[in-house]
Amino acid sequence: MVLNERKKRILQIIIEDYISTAEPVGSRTIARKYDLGLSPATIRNEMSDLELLGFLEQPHTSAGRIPSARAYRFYVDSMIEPGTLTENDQALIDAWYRERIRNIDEIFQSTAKILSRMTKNVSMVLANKQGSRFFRYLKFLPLDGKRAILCLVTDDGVVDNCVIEIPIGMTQEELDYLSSRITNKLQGFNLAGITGDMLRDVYSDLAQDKLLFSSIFEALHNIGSSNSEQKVFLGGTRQLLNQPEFRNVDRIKDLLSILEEEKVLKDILHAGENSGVKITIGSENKFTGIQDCSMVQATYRLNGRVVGTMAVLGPTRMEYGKIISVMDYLHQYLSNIFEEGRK
Amino acid sequence: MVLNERKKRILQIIIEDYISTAEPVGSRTIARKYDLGLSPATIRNEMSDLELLGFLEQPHTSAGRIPSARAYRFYVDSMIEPGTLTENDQALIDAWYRERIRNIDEIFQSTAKILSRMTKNVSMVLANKQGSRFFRYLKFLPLDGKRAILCLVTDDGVVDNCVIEIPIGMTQEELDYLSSRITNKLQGFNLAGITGDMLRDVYSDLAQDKLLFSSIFEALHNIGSSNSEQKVFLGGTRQLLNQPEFRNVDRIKDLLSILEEEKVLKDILHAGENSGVKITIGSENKFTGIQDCSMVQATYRLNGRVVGTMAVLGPTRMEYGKIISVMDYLHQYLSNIFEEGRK
DNA sequence: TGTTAGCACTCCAAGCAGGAGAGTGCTAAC
DNA sequence: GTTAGCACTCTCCTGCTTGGAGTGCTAACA
Repeated sequence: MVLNERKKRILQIIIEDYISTAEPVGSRTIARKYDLGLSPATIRNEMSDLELLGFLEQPHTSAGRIPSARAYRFYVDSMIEPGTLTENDQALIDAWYRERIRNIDEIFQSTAKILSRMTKNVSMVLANKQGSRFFRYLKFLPLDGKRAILCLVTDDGVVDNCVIEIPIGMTQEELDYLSSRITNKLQGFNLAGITGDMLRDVYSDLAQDKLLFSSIFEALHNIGSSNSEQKVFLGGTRQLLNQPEFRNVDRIKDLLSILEEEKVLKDILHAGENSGVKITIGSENKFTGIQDCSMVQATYRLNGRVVGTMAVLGPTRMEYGKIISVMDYLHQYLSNIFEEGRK
Repeated sequence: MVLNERKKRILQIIIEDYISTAEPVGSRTIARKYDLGLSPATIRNEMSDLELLGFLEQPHTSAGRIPSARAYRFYVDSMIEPGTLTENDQALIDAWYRERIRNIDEIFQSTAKILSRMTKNVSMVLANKQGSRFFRYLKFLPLDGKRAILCLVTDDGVVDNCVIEIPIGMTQEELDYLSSRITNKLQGFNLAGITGDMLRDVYSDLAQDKLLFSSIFEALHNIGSSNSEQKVFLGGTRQLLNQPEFRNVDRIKDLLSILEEEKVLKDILHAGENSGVKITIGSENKFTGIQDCSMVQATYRLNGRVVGTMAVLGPTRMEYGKIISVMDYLHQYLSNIFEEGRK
């Protein structure tokens, strides 16, 4: 069961060659391309052993061999070195983010995009914003006689705004008074947990003004719910087109139809949320429809709480090493951003 | 050149049959499927005439015939009746928008999505926001010792915000003073046209404080440019997968690579901006890469100014009638939204 | 004169055979 | 333990054949 060094080396060559070419690898090819000092025949013997051990598979007798799920597992567990991103790649990521992060959704969306771009596979980012935002203060900015702008700042320093209707003739002073009352009352509360009763308690005038009350409540509710929900961001679905595994349109459609269902994606991502970096290879995956794919997933946390999960999904023949290092780097990057947001 | 009724009828049948089946239509099929009271031989004669006139083409001798670009043009110009959307479809669109319009970008994005969904083709929406926004006022909201939130309100009632760095120890009073000075100076100006010099003129203290000055200027510049730009929203690129014309992955890739280039899309959309509804069939289109496609495009205006353009792109074999009625309906819907936003 | 039946013709698609190429497994020799 | 040699297998490509679908033409019919 334990592989000697030569077998390991050959297995690694087969895996890496197959990852880059997507063609079954034959003994002759190995002898020619890699200087092992071994004849094809010897390599053949070793390959035969590796097949018996379950590391290699033959699509048909006279094709070369391809790595089995088990081989990838072995490769991932004990053959890839940590690896860091090239400076070039790092610079690319840095620049990418620098241009794009204006609000929290953009951070996730950008992460999904750059992740897929760098790994040449489909990426998914689950933003787990539930319960993450606490009321800090709100202000009303003037707009016109009938409407005002409600600006809500949460403790993570993110600002939301929403146009609300106000009673005609309401003055800015009244609005300012109202905002400080509301702020006093709601400060520190989780946005998602703000109820109509809490708002009604602010002061009796507000509760009686149906229009104002409901437009404020609705605004808070909208802001709260739009941000407290979990959201999945998909990136690079068109990368599928470049993978030989997806030469045929029907396979692409099958996979896309799964990716379209947000609920399924959430389930998939939640399943791997507990471990730090999780690699699922082929049928190790329990979800139907992606069992011939592999997935590399990383969860990021802030103060122990799960903030989000990112994953790369693609054919089992994927560049695990590269993907892991890209994710590592993104992980750091995001942590920094969130830490700063917190301050 | 003028077609008699029978020829017209046969041409229409061929076009509509081909649109729905994507298979060349033969004389026998027509005789069997549609009750014309004519034998295949007669129909054949008519088809032969239609081919001579340039309305039909044969992929090869023993296939049926398919409509030429000219046939589609004729069909579009004189055979499709205006047509209204089914109530079902209308309700679908209404519900779709009701759930989704929270900010201006979402309106465009949602339009692209529903448009592609209902027409089963790729959609493009060009949001032409250039020059549309004028400075109304700005406010600074407190955040922490080193940072504040810049809230900018434009005359269309849209609020943007941005976190800026401020000198340590700057008080809210100072910020308020600053904001009113800036507002006085910049009110009414087009966001895109605000220069560093204008801001420097506000008052000398500001010009001297490099940090504050540059962070405010950068914020204004970001907000201005991010919104004054024209933006293209794409919808339903994956609809391509369902079109038999795109069975082969390489064709999809070719088209997608064009759709990825925002500049090209803008050119394409601008080209049809002047007419109300424009239909471009096959090689009528001047842009390389989409010359075997058709495009239906509609431009929407507000007070004479072009606000945006939407288009559906797909194989020449598309349901022109349906597409036009969907667009009509969306057009009305958007007009209403924008009119209201204006008020 | 318009319509239709009949028939030869064309072309594609599918199925099959044969050869080339790639790769394997086995055996015997080093 | 390693390697050369060789027979074997399987896919892929090519060329060939055949059946089906559709056409165009001609002659007969109303």
